[in-house]
Amino acid sequence: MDSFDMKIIEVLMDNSRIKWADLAAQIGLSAPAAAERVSRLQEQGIIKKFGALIDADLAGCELTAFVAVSLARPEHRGPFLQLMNSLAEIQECHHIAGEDDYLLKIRCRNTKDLDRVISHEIKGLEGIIRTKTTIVMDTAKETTRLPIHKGR
Amino acid sequence: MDSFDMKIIEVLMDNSRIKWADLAAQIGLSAPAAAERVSRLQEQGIIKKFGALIDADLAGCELTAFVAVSLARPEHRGPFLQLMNSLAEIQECHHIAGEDDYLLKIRCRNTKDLDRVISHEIKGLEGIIRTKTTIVMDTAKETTRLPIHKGR
DNA sequence: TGTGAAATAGTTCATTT
DNA sequence: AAATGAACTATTTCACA
Repeated sequence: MDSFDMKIIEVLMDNSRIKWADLAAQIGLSAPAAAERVSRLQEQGIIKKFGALIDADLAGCELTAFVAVSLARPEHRGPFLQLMNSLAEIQECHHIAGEDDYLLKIRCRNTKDLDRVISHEIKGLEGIIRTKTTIVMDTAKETTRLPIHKGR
Repeated sequence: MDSFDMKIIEVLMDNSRIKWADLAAQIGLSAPAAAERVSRLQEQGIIKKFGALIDADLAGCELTAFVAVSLARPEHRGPFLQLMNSLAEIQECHHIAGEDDYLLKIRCRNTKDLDRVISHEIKGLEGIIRTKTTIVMDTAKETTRLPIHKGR
């Protein structure tokens, strides 16, 4: 990943529908050269996908919560992760260091909906020792941008 | 937001570089009609932006952490939020209910880099009572998809 | 709001440097 | 690896429903 690729990523993180000619002009390359670099970045997996970022509130997801989960034993992980992947409300699932095992980011309609996800879906599984829920009252910043480094 | 808009959002969340003609075919509309609906969704703020999703690890951000922050008094919020917005490493900043005031999602290069952000940048501010850091060891799921409801 | 056709604009590919 | 230009596609605009 050279400095052209870094510039391409910078631009595409903010505007993935840009025309190749315009992207090329911004980075100082011809359109075909820019287009080829973008496909290469996709093949390498550096660009995972191009997606629309939707306003959660306006799309009817007015509640955001973080839920820490503790599992009884390692063999409960498989079914737990399978459930996480199947639930649309689970936006993120991180295996964490510390007191608890997993930290989830959940987006749903309202508190009743959150109760369904936590009390029925998640706690319905075997091996869930406890959950600790943190309600988000306001989101001051939320971005998919990353500080891009030289990579590998 | 009618059912055409919901389908459009569904498709665009996964592939924002789709040709309008192909999007139109998927939802059963003509290309100009689809393109017009997309601009309307952007004007309404439902589509916030089109962006590339970058693999954090491959882009050199190998460390993810969640940091809970407590502020001494409400007047410390302004400078704190200003700092959050200025730091590229802060991907998310949520005002939360409970023991702490804010929950941050931080993406950076390594533990040394995290130390710089927390110990120097954040704790360098006045009014920071304490921070509690949770290191992410593995991310099992991370998506920008949302369960789309009827909206408003 | 939607459609279809014409005009405009962008992308891709073969070739050259 | 990248630029160029021609052939091929896609998008946008506009008249009309």
